[in-house]
Amino acid sequence: MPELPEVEVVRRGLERWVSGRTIDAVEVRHPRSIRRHTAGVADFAARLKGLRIGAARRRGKYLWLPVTGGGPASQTAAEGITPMVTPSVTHGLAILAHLGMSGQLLVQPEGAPDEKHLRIRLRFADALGTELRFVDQRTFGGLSLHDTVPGAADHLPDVIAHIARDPLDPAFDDAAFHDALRRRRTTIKRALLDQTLISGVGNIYADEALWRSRLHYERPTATFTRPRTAELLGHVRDVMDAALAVGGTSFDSLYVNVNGESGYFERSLDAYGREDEPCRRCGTPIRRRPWMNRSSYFCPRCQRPPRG
DNA sequence: CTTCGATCCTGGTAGC
DNA sequence: TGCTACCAGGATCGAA
Repeated sequence: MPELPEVEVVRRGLERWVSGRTIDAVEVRHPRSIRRHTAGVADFAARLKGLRIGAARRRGKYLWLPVTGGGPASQTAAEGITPMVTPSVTHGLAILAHLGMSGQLLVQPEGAPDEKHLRIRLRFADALGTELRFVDQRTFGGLSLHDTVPGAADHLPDVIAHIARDPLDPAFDDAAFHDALRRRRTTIKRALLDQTLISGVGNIYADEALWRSRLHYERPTATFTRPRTAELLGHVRDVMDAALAVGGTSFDSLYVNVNGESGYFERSLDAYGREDEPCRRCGTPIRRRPWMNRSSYFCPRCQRPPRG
């Protein structure tokens, strides 16, 4: 499933194959794949027509494409409400994407056979002969259209302003993250998956970073010292960089694939999915424990549970 | 305010 | 063989 490294690979693919192009038509094959658009899928499609796509952006697991050429995304007209004030500043607009668990963004030749789970198709007003497809088996992901935060240089969509910066973002604040950990009354894996504290980390990379740090997933965050937080962040970055290095080698093709690269990195995982296989440090069989309706993988010897 | 569990979804597979 | 149960899990929402 796509976490930060896989999403970054997709972002690079979009930058290479989609940015700069103008949308000609949008075909919505499954309404659930359009999120938070109360005016409906027809309105979504109509608003996108004629917009030009800018530089592809990412924060954590979210991707967005700033677009220009249209009006504000607010749906007051569709709801029959007259705006009290006409905004004097220009609204930015962006197409926001989340891949969920099974989403893919594919750049395909026009006329290529439809994928079984094709949900949305974007055609472009040029002669390049390719189109953008959102394919998603489980429909946990989707696209949406939003105003951007006024003045934000990255055109951040307003609805993800609460998502924390990710650990590969140069503006990520390590000291602030440590302070937030100390304030929380929770455990470390919950904190790593809390996208308002640190974004881009999912179940796989959380388990991998904790294994590298020799930390049990239930260690209380309030016990963390500055060096321990620094070491953990270092391992989070290392494991993501390693995955990105593998996935990033294959993106420069027409086919922007999520599943392809994560399959490569799967062979390098030390904890996730390795139940009963020997720990690569000490040989003790890796354990799997039910946790939050999913699983945690850890080495019972290297990653001792906290007292109590 | 923080914390935590239920919910959404479908294909693959284990078990009977 | 055909059926049921379960598993994968990110983000959101509402309850405590």
